[in-house]
Amino acid sequence: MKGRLTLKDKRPKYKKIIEAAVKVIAENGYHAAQVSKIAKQAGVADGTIYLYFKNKEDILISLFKEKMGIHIEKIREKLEGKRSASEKLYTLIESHFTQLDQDHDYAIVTQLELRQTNRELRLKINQILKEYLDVIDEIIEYGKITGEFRADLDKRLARQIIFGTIDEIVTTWVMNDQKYQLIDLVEKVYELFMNGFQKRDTQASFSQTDVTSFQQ
Amino acid sequence: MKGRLTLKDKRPKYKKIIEAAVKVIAENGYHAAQVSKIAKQAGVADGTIYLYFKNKEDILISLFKEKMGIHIEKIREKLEGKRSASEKLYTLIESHFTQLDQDHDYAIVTQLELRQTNRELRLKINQILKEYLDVIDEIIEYGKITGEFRADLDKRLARQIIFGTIDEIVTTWVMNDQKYQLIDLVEKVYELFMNGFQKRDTQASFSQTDVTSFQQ
Amino acid sequence: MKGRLTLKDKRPKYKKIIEAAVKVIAENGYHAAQVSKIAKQAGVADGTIYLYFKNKEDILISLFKEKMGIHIEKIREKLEGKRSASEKLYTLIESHFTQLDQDHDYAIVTQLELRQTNRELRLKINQILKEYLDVIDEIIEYGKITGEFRADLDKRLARQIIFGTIDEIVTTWVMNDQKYQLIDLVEKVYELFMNGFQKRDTQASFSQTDVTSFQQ
Amino acid sequence: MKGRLTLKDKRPKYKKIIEAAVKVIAENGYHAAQVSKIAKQAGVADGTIYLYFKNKEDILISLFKEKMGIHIEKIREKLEGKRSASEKLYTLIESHFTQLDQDHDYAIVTQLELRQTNRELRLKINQILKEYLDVIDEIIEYGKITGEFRADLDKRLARQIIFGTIDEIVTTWVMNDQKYQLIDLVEKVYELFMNGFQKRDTQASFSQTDVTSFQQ
DNA sequence: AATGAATGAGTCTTCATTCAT
DNA sequence: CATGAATGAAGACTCATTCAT
Repeated sequence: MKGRLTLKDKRPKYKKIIEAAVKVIAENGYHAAQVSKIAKQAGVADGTIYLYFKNKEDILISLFKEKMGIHIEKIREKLEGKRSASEKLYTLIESHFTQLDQDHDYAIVTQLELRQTNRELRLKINQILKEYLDVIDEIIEYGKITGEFRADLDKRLARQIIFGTIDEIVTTWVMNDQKYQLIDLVEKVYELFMNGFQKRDTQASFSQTDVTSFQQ
Repeated sequence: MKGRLTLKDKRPKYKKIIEAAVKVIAENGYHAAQVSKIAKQAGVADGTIYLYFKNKEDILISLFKEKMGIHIEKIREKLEGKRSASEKLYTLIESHFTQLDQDHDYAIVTQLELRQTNRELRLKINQILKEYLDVIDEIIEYGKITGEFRADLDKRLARQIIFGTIDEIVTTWVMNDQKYQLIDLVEKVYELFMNGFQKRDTQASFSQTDVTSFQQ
Repeated sequence: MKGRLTLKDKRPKYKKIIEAAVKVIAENGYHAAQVSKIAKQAGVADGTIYLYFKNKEDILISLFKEKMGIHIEKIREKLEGKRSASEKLYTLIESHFTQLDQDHDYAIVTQLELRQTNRELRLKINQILKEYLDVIDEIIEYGKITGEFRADLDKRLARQIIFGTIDEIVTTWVMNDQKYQLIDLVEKVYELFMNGFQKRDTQASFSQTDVTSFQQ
Repeated sequence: MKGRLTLKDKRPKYKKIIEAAVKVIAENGYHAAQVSKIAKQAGVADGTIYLYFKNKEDILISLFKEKMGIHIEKIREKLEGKRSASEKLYTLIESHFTQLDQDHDYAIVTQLELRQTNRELRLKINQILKEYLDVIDEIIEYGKITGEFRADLDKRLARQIIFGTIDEIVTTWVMNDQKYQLIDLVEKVYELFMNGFQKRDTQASFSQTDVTSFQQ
């Protein structure tokens, strides 16, 4: 297929540097992750970093943009197949947890290290995050259209509940040295969200079939 | 005498340094908040700082401990007067938002700057935060006892929803330069939480079976 | 065939690189004139520079040697036609000012940027300059032979006055952003030099007393 | 006496750093004169440099300003006692050469290293030099008033001859490793300047004998 | 002859902390 | 208790030069 080239196909050094950065930052923390350490881990010279990235901050931004881009792409693909907002919400939570469950180093970087940066950088990170928050918004909108969610549900607030909660859950998990499986929490989180968002008087139609049908 | 002495009663320099730190960090950001700047703002010599604090990190820890202590004390006082879990939950949200609404500098420090620190410091911050999370836990427990909240409500998850959400809301508010009033959001947030946590005695058609059926 | 080949005749890339260097150095200053910038301006690859020049210093040396060679050649041609030392001196000054008046970029390079180099390079530059100083020396010698200049005129000192003065004049002019015409100064400079160098057959009035009185 | 405190009286570290800088720069060249080397030579910590100087450039500027200030002060004192422009001119040349003769390291710094700097710095250096050029200008003006110098003498040109020449002489001397005594050149230089600047129609009494009589 | 991606050595500056007064 | 001058460790980034193609 001739889509956009992914990290794997082109710019091998770019990819290697990003992967090295994730590892070195996860292991040492952002401030102790010297450029020279990242270069060594990537198997390139210090100067080579600067052929691909403007500066150290740019590595972090690019790393997050790259990973988040892939993450969003995957989620959007999965969401397309789902016909109900509830299924979509379930898929989002599951994808979010799965991705971080599968890449512990990246989880550390995104939950802890990425935040140890100045306000300016945080704003750039937020811009990237915006696209993800849009996906959440779309699910909420969809749920209101299909009638699955209460018509008076505040979109921004619902989004903050969803993102705030799963982010807090992941951070707690990372802080606890990732001792348990994030993926095990999907069901409960989903259920609580649904409880809060659903129409109250019309919950008769949420048939057993509907619910189970989207379970893998 | 009424319990432990507060910031106001003793050690005027200690108090001045903490207040100076909040101001300087809020205005300059954590990394640009040099000890000398804090000393200048507090009207003391650089060296004096070290008579009251072990090191720069200790200022931050103490600042958070001090402020959070007062915050928790206030909340506990208010909560005592409330007889229902729902009232307690409402009071918690209201107190949380009110405190930060009233001290913008501290809001910046706690939501943005305090997080720009290394893992070690974050762990210490979490220990302090623990006491606040305990308050949340107690409300949840209480609600389950009174029957206001579902018996099968996962305490940790509920706490993460509550804290994750209000934290995300405050952060968004700070990032948006605190343009609106946090306090105006209390009602809606409270309702959504209640929606999710409440016993579903009016949820005739959403049978208990339905809900559990798709849990693993 | 007419002597050594000039810049115009052969090695077009060599010529292009030198001209590019003059332009880039004049516009950016010596230290901001990266080899890659010069290569880009010359329309060649970075590596190509090293097929024509040993290193960056060598570009500067070659540039100066090349330009100074042409300058000296022109002056010698003009001087051949002059029969008196005074005419020769006038011609030298005029040529010096004219050349720099006509190539502002080169004037900046030679008066300001070429001097921002280390001692070693300065010695090499002085070696090239030596040939030019020889031309001055020859004029002074000639003037002493024809009797136009005082027999006791110190050759080295006279040369230092001539070169030191015109160099200072050009530097001042460059520093003042070349706002005026150098060529307009030729007459006055020439006259002052002649005043100082000429035989004084009419110097009766400077009494012994005057001279000795201010010696310590 | 309670005049302004000189380098010797106050700020011993400031003075030590400047003297160390002169030595280290003279021995290593400006670009090889690392701040750490200067600090070591001065017997202070690297960071101490920055309590007294804004940055490395500022050391150079301050060094020149300090030394030039002292130099100008001395010259002005000596000039006050002189009643004729010729005496003043003689004194200026003598002072200039004497100062540099007595401090070879400073001579290297001022003639070679101070010039290895970018345009911006050169402009700052020129501002400091301006005060010295003013002294020269005053002598020329004075000579025109007393009638010692030609009324039509161009002030700027005369100043450029004086400064350009003595600067060129000193640079040549430094480049030749200061093998001879600068002070020995004073008489001849003075004589040549006078020759060029004097009124011509009144020079009847300046006999050849007169001129040579005060040469050593 | 020409390219240009890759290399890696080298240094100024900041700022938390100390300690003599 | 209080001061503030002095300390010194630590690292991102540039750019002249090389060499495989």
